[in-house]
Amino acid sequence: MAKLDRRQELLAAASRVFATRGYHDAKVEDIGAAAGVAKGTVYLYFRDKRSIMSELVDSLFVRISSAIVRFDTEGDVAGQAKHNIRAVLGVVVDDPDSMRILFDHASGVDPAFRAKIDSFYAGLRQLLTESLEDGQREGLVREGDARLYASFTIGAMREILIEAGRGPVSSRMREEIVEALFRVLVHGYLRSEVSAPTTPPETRAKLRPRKA
Amino acid sequence: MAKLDRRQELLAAASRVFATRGYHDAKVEDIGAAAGVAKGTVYLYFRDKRSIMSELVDSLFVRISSAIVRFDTEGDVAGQAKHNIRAVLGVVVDDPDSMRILFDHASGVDPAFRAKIDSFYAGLRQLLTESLEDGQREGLVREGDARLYASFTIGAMREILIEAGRGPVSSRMREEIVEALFRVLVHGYLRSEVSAPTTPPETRAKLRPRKA
Amino acid sequence: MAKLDRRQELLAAASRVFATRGYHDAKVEDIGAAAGVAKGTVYLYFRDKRSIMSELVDSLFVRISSAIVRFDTEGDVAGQAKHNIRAVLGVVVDDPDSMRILFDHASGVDPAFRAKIDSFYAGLRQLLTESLEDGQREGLVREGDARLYASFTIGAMREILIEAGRGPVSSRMREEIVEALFRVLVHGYLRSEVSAPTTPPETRAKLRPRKA
Amino acid sequence: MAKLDRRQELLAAASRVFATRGYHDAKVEDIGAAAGVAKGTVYLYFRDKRSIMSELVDSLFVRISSAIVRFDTEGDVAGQAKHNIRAVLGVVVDDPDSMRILFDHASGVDPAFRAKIDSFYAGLRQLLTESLEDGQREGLVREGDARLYASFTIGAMREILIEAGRGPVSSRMREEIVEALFRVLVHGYLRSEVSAPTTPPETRAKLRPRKA
DNA sequence: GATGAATGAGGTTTCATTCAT
DNA sequence: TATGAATGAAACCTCATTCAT
Repeated sequence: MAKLDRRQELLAAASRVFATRGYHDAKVEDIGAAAGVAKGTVYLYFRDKRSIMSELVDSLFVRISSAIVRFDTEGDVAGQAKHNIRAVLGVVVDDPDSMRILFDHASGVDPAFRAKIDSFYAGLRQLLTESLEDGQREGLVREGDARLYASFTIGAMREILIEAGRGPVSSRMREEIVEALFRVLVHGYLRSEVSAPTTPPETRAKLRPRKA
Repeated sequence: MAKLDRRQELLAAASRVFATRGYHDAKVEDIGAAAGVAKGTVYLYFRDKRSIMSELVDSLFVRISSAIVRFDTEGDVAGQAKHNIRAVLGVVVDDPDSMRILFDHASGVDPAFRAKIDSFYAGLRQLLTESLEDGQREGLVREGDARLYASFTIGAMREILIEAGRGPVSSRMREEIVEALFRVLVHGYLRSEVSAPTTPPETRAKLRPRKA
Repeated sequence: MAKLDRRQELLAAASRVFATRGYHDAKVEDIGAAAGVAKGTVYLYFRDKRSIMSELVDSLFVRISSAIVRFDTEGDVAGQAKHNIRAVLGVVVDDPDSMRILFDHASGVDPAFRAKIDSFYAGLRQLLTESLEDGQREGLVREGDARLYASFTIGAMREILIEAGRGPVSSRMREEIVEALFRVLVHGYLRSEVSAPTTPPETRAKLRPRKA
Repeated sequence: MAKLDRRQELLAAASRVFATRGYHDAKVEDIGAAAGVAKGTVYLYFRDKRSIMSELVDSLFVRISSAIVRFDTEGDVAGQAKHNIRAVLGVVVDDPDSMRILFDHASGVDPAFRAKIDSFYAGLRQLLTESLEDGQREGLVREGDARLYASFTIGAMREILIEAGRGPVSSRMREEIVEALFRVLVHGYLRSEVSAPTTPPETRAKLRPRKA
């Protein structure tokens, strides 16, 4: 088999195995087996286990970065926003395994543990989904997929909490975060008129791809 | 020292060590040392290493769940929403270590690796923040902390992508996700009138604390 | 068992195993087994396999260095020379295993190989011994243990050859070595009057132990 | 390329690589590379790695053995002695790599370790050289290259110690060794009149080359 | 013949867990 | 209770050797 093909096969296999088992639980032998070769062969293509993971992460970063297009206010901004969402979503759908390596809750721990953590999130989502469905019946929450709204909210909070958890949080900062998050839930942050741009065509710049 | 105190001390120590080093990199001896006892002593209070982590996760779940209050449409809904956001945020601020165990990107892998993955997210956030700041100058993005908007968006997408990545995604589903996410970014999902509810009192549910 | 005792035991065991099997062929598990403990225990006392060897070499160097006494021309020089020979010999006899690690022909290779190399030396010694015995019968070689003379000569040549082999050897250097070695075989290099020194006492230095 | 030439080239390459890296540290691939061929090719000429080394040792043994000439009491004995010394020295000078394989201190261990052991010997030699130079100033040691005397003595002792270390050494044996070694250092073992033989020609044996 | 991809036995090292003191 | 010495399973990685091309 051609050297580069084998390398790609190994990366694909590794991505599968890392996603399934987590980094630590994935044995180099498993990766080899998933690609149909012996342990030693893996080391003909990669310096060590870590460098395989490293390469997967780098590659994913490149794919996401290059999928994203910087906004051009002249063009159809709503379309561009959707394009970007769609593009990033596409990367995942095309390669869910790599994605999970980076995005999963608790990507490093072993399967039994991930189950526990996943159930933590599932519980949270269930709880919030029900709440939102109640809200929809009451007319307090917009129509739409409540489950999606829940994921959305949990993810947003999670990311913000990670950031918040890194350093000390004054009570003033805390209140600002609360207000900001609330406002987003109520109004979003993209202006509605964005979806129907009125700027004269001749002033618009060209759509340009993101520089890597 | 009283048995329960020592147990709590060990949990606190473990939380610190897990947050700093990640689950795998945290040695049982480190946990003991952080609590000022020897390795063997840890096993007098916990069956094994995993059960320490397990307990930390459970405890965090309980604390978050009980911080959240189900909506009561009778009351000040906006206030309740903010209360919940504030409550969850409070859990983190009070115990950032436990939080990081559950919420960090790549919680299980070793420090060198976390750095890499963190930089992945940092890169993403930087990219998006700049974009949003551009948008603010153009009047396309609402005033406010662009960095926060970025974290918010990344988190939301991350969570949704995790969900999407679990199974096959038809192109129809994909487009629905794109539309829904976009709509949320533009309008939020809480109705603006939520903050001043007008629904008749008799249809409102009672405020009840979350069952654990 | 006391920690230091175990450490000494492990060093002794390692010395035995290294001497028997050679450095590479000696498995850490063998060393443990020779000391009656498991593999892992070895690592409680030494960072790694190499540091065990390193410590053995250092210790031997110290023992030999401190056994040697610098000459003092005041005293009985012959006695001092013999003392030093005796002292170094004593170190070996006391700890033949450590000694072999440093002194053996081909100390690193595996047993089968050492057998071959040893037979090389044995062949050489046999050859020379017979020659010298012939010489004794002819009156060309002094009375005494011919086998010892042979070992003596082979060792001397080996050491000199190692030195010579390190760099380029001009034909002039070569001839000097030949002459010098020959002269030593004929006259030795210690003056015979050494054994009964006559130098005036006031010019003699003090006997001082070797500095480590 | 002719089969035998390639074989010779490989032996030469192996000798270089073994001498530089030591037996264990020398990879078969290195040997191939040093000869300008691929790893697999080495196995077309040699059964395995060990047999390459084995052949080098055998070849060296043959070369040394055949360089040596048995003494003939009729001839110029001093000249013959020098001839033999010169011959063995010549083998080394012609092929220092092979020589080092057999003669080096600690030939099997890795480079870092050899450095340590070499410094052990260097230390010993330095110590002894200085001592002998002192002796020369005092008139106790014959004129000449003190460094050479030192190498000579260390080598001689080393060889004798190896022998001694193989079995138990009674205190009687020990004293005999001390006396013998001392005597050699003082008088050498070749009779001085050897250099000017007076035995009647008719009693002399024929000069015959050593049988391999 | 020549190559170099593939193999997998085998070695070093780590560390969760046990248990005698 | 507390300790920490001891254990040994398990994982990473190397490299001599094979063999299809």
